[in-house]
Amino acid sequence: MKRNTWQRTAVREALGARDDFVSAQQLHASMKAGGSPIGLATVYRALSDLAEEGDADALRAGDGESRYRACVSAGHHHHLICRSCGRTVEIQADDIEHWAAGVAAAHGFRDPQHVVDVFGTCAACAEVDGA
Amino acid sequence: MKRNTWQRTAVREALGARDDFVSAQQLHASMKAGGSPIGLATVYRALSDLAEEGDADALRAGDGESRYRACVSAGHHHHLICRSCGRTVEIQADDIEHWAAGVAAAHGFRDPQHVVDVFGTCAACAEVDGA
DNA sequence: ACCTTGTTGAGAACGATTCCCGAAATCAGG
DNA sequence: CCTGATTTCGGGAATCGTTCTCAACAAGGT
Ligand SMILES: [Zn+2]
Ligand SMILES: [Zn+2]
Ligand SMILES: [Zn+2]
Ligand SMILES: [Zn+2]
Repeated sequence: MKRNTWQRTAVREALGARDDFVSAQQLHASMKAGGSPIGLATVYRALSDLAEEGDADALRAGDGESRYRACVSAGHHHHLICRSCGRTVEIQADDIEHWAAGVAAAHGFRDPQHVVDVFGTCAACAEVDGA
Repeated sequence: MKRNTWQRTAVREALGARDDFVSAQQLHASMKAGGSPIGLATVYRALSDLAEEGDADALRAGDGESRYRACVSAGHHHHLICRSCGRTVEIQADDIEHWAAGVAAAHGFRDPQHVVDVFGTCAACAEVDGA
């Protein structure tokens, strides 16, 4: 049975307080900085639980580090992420879902899953760079 | 200037001899097994060069390991990958390209890139599981 | 052949994540 | 409110993929 500990709640809240993707280590550091005595391993466990339950989005960045973000919209969706500041927009596109399912089916693949992420430089960051 | 060493050629050929995604370590092991004295670091370097030049596809799996595959079709494309045996189908879908570009533009994001991969269990593997 | 300079490779270093395991906490049941 | 069974915690060690270091080496131009 799954128990409710203040640690899990704390991670959930700490993650919810941010609106961009953070790594487990970053989150742990900021929680510690805020006075919480929570352990790093626990943050890892809580985050992977949240991701499994669909309450958080997981994202594997190019540097081999997993980043997490509290889910804003319910249900399946994708992300448009600023590669510079991490600002994130949630995207829902049924076309993509159908396309992915269709591609899998067309080649006889079962239980299709898909990874769809769009990266770019957001307007704010583009301005800073250009300035 | 970029030099041509037998090591780079060997990696290119070893990768081309396979038709699924392999990790740097797997490729290194199989090259060693085949009698090559090539070093692990060199395989890593060669693979990341190949990926940069667009001669190989790179893919970050869920376990945090990078896998590579010789590019069959030229130009930009995506993959449909069997999560069990690694069998891979290259996919080209202009719809997706347009959609990704459109999503980025609609939110003011510049220099869009995207990650689009579809995973599933191929017919052969589904049969084995079911049997 | 000779020199310049990019490349190699063994092992050390690194960094993110997971494992270990004794201690502490949760919660159902009494 | 106790109690006991069982889960979770957490600090540090272990793991594991990848990158770095640096002395020896080799590709190519002249
Ligand atoms: Zn930005
Ligand atoms: Zn989707
Ligand atoms: Zn398969
Ligand atoms: Zn594409």
